[in-house]
Amino acid sequence: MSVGRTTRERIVEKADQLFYEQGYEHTSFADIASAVKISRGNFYHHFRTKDEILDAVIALRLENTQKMLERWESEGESPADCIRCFINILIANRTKIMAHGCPVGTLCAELAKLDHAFQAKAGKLFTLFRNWLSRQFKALGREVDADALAMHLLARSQGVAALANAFHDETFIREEVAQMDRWLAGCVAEAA
Amino acid sequence: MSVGRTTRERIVEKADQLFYEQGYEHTSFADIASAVKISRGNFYHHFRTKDEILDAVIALRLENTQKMLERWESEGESPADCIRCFINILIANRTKIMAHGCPVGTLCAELAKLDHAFQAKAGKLFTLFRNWLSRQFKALGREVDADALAMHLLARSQGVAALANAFHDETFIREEVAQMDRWLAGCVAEAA
DNA sequence: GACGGAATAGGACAATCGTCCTATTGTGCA
DNA sequence: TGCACAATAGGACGATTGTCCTATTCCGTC
Repeated sequence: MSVGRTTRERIVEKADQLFYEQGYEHTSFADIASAVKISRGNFYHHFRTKDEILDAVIALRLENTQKMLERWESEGESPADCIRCFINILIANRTKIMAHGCPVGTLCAELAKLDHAFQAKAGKLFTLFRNWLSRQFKALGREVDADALAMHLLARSQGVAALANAFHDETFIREEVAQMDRWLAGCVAEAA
Repeated sequence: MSVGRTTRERIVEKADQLFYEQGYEHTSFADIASAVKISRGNFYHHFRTKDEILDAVIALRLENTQKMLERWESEGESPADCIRCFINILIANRTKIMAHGCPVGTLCAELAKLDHAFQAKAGKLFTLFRNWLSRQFKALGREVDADALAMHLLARSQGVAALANAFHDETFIREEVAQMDRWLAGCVAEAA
């Protein structure tokens, strides 16, 4: 895993991982360089400031998220299936979520604390999910309140990730996911 | 505001505020000392390590939270009223939440990233809310699933805080709060 | 009024931070 | 082969970090 082709790609992938596990500010140039097994001088050749790495990491996450959403859409047979894919990432990534929270939510929260210029860029990760979910709910027949439903589901999963991280409770995740599935079924029924 | 009696109290209050606004790691000894208008030497006389300040801040938050919950319980006429008080902090603190997120959630998330020894201590803040909410739901007649309902509501409010912070959207907060109120009414009806 | 400890101030410490510079090596193109 | 440039290494920089030390001031108690 994480054996990118170019050195630059390997840096971004490691930075992505470390930013997720340790946070942006708590991860230093030295941390990333030693993880990629290159010198700091070499590192500086690829990224001149820490903001540049953050920018590349956010871009990578946007790209990967976009791909994931497209995959869900091509695999899922119905809009409801697609939404279920979203709900299920809580279970698929439960171990990492319990250890480090949601990658999107924790990054946005940290950048907000730092009052960082890239808050908006990181926020686009949320927007990606939001618009995609909104599209699914529209396809489901909920044109009027699609965006509200998308935001609601997004918030639910954020909350579950936050508490799962704080309590390290896998059962709680599964219960809430089951509840979200029932909620979704209710949405489908209402639309029909 | 924040004009504590002793110097130690003033330090803890300012640290509490700065940890919330800027995050724990991003707040330095110098930040707090200059905010309290004392020298770093004096600061060190009261707190020898950063962990000691964090410990005091968490203790202060636990104390204030406990008081707030007791106040809600004495003011609210019914368990449902008490739970509504909890839901309404999202609106009462909306400005700060949109700027810095939930004080409890963001602290726990940050300490998880740092793999900090006080993760469990900060988690007690969540436990305080959890047990209190659980008690309210029990008093409401939901003995069996009281804890699950408490966790569910806690997660909902965490998710709303996270997204409100990311999107700086006050309307979203109000919509979700209204929705939680309806959900609570449904809980009450189910119990009867 | 004298004394002792708390409170305060200011500076020093090593370590680490992000950043930058220079020197060397590797590599594709003329 | 020779040359230009990317890639890499290693060190140096000023600033900031948490921590610690010493000197001075304040204040309650004998």
